[in-house]
This record gives sequence, C-alpha cells and structure tokens, in this order.
Amino acid sequence: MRKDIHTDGIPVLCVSCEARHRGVCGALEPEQLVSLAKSSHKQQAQSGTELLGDAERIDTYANVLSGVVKLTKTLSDGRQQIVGLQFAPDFLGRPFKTESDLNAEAATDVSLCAFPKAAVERMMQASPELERRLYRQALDELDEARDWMVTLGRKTAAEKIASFLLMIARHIDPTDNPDGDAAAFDLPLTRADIADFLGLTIETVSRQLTRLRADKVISIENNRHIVVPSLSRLEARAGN
Amino acid sequence: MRKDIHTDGIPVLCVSCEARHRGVCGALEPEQLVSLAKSSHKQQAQSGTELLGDAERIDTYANVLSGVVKLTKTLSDGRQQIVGLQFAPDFLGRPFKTESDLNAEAATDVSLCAFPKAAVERMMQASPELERRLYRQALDELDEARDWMVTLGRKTAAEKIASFLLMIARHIDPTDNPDGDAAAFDLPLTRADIADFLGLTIETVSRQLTRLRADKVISIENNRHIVVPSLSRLEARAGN
DNA sequence: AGGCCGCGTTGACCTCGATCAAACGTCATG
DNA sequence: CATGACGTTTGATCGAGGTCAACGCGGCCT
Repeated sequence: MRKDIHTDGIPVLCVSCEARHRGVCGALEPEQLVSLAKSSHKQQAQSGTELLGDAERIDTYANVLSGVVKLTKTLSDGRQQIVGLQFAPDFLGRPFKTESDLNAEAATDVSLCAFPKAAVERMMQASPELERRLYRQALDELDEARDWMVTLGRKTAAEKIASFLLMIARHIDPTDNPDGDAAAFDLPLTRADIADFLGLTIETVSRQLTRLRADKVISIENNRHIVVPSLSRLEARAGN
Repeated sequence: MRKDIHTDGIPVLCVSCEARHRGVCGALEPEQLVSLAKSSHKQQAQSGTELLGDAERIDTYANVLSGVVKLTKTLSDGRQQIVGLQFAPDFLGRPFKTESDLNAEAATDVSLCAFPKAAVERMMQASPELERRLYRQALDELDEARDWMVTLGRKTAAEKIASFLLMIARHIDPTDNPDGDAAAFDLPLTRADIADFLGLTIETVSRQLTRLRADKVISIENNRHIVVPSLSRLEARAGN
C-alpha cells in the first residue's frame, strides 16, 4: 500500500502521506521533496517515549509513519487528559509557536519522519499548497476536538467507550473488511490511556468493556484485540 | 478604540479586526479591502438567533463585531454541548467544507460583518497573508478546544465554574483594570448556556456560583454582573 | 390588577462513576 | 522456581453531581 521512494539514499518516507491525501509531502514538487527529505531523519520510538522535546521549545515537526501518538495535557496535581491522537499519516507539530503546554508521547511503538521546524516553515513560505494542506489538517483536528468535547461533556461512560471503539475502528482496519459491518483491531491504548482519553478511571473503562463483552457487542482477546461483529450495534450504543 | 472607515458609503467595519491582530481585514491591501467590503453586509442578530443557515450549506463567513456567538452540537436525544465561543473580532466559518454538524447561535445580541463564502475564498487565493491569518486563528481555536477538553474531562464542577469565569474575564473587561487583580463583567451566557458549555446541569452551575459568592470569591448583581475582587483567588480554584 | 412565562435558586433524594481494596495473568528477572 | 512489576479485572463502598420538585423574581401580556 505504501511505496517508499529513496533519494540520495535518504528514504522519503512521507510519500505515505500522499496515499491518504494528507500531510506534507503530497503538496510538494519533486525537487522540493528531495530538499526536505535531506533535512529529515527517520525516527523510531518505543511506546511511552516523549516526543518533540517534552513540550518546551518545539523545534521539530514530524510525520507519523506508523503507530499512534497521544497528545496529553496534565494538571498540576497529576490529573491527565489526552487531547488528541495522531495516526499515520498525520502531521505533528504546532506552526507559529515555539512552545506549548502539550505533551506528545508514543502510545504504541512509533516511527516518525522528523524535520527541523525551520525547514518546514521555509517550505511553507515557498509552497502555498503545503500551507493549504496543513491548514486543512488543523481544521480537521479542530472538528475532531469539538466532536470529543461532546463526548467528554455529555455522554455516559458506556457511550464514551462505544464512541471510542468506533473511532479506533474507523482509523484502523479499513483494509480487509470490504465495507462490511464487522471490524477487528488491536487497541493502540492501554486501559489507563483510554481512561485519560475519555475522562474516566481505568476501573470504569474495564467495567464498561466487560459489559459490552457480556452483551455480545464485542469480544476481547488478550486484553488488546477487539472483534466487533456488528458496527451498527456498537453505533447504537454511542449515543449520537 | 475602534475606528470605522467608510468606502463608497459602505462601512468597512471589520477594521476592528486589525485592532486585535486577528480576523480578515488586517491582512488585506486597501483596494482588496474595498472589494471585500462591497460584497459584505452588516448584520444584527438578537440573542437566540441561529446564524449561518442552521448548520447546513454554509455559504456565509462573518466577522464578529460585537457580542458573543456560541457554537453548539446536539445529540439526537437533545443533550447539547457548546464547543466554542466566538468573541469580537473572531472569524466565523468553516473553510473547505460546505456543511458541518455545528450550529452557530447568537448568545447575546450580536452584530456581524458577513461575507459570501465565495468572496472570502477568492480573496484567500489572492492573499497568502489572509490565509495565514485564518490558519493562525484555526490553530488558536484548536488550542482553546484542547484546553477545554481538559476542563470537561478532568475538572470538578467547582473548578469548571472557576475556569469559565476566568476565561470570560480574560475576554471581556481588559480595558479599565490596568493589570489589577480585580475584574468585573457581565456574563454573556445564561445558566443554561454555561451548563452546556461545561458539561453540567443548570442546578449545579447555580449552586457552584452561590458557593463562590458565599466564599467571597465573587459577588453577583442582577444574576448577570459578576465582580471578582481577586483574580488570583479565583485562579486558585480553577485547578490548573 | 392577575396570570403567565422565562430564568434562577434551593432542597430532597438518588444514581453513576470514583475510590479503595484485593486478586489475577503474564511477563522478565534473580 | 520464586519474585516482583505491570496491566487488568472484580468487588464493596462512597460521594459528587444529576434528577425531580417547589418556589422566587421580574417582565410582559390582556
């Protein structure tokens, strides 16, 4: 599905963006791509690793090539909230700002294509098309954030879990089910992460998952692998 | 503070944007401004009016000149969540999309400077500077949305109310208090709106406000006018 | 006047989800 | 093997906030 091309021995991995019409590279001319690729480096990170310099001095942009990155915010007493999840081939970084109170952390093992901030911003000046793409992604993220505000503010725990599973199912597994009503995927988050994402506790997350299993809406293998026989039955529990 | 200029008898009201370095007009050359102003029209709306065509077929962009606009989402059973508040001189509209499940409604009496979508998008093509500004506003809104996700997901009712009052205080009343620790303002929202904004019920909102008043953190006049003797004491209750 | 409606407050009660606590399975380690 | 760390599940209990209900207040109608 993804074809990696190489230039000067440097893999222009972010070609994968183009496949889903998002991200940086689809917007650039070939010679611009090469120039950007020269300043980039591929980066692997294990689950749990902090990315992008621990929320201070953001000098790196990156494309997510595989895995899931969680964006978190933490209150002074330790309460935490996940405010965004970035899947491949999302773009990671905050233009026009050098600092942020956001933390980016690898939720699963992650591979990134990282660029120095300066290179991307230079490229953005040169290519209105690139800027347009980043603008679009920001608007998409804004839409997603607002959707989750409804989930956080107005849905019950059961509805939150159902909504979360649906969201994951939409991001993963679009491959082998030819528009069937079923889905199967590995959860990219631990129970603790799911709790931080939904504004719940791990116990509540666990109980609600158990309840969905007892009701035959999902089945769970190895605590991580989820099988959804009928997405529409799951949707009926999401409360939209 | 705001100076309205006139061109061909059409008031280019959105000059007010420039005053706060945001919005459409500051990014345009004078002749572009005139062209845009010709296609614009000022619009007044009473509190409660639906704006931008009831969430379908968004064909209008607008600058908020005065008042507050609430962006809401509603679940099928009627539960509602406010996902954004737009103050002057924010820009209202969703580029690159013709529909949205968002509702825009006047929270207070509002005056707008409305443009046909086509005119703004044409102008955006011509002026990278304009697009850049809109991009920046989208990123700012994203930051705000993520801040509120923390509030919605992880704060107690008391902390939510304190955070809300602080947010309002920052948006209104920056004028007469020369960086003092005090503030005073009229709430632009009803109790029901505050509840929808914070993911609470009106009763809880009312109780928490009463509690803040009992603790002398705020005083309330006419149910709408709030006086905050010490913003830092209020901040201590916001739980950040 | 009286009555009604929209908005806000207050009280009594209950429920959903948090909290506290214990135990389980699966690893990697000594 | 035992040991411990980690993620997860399950149970018992508690409390913050929701629900239901009554009432107060001011404005606007006829």
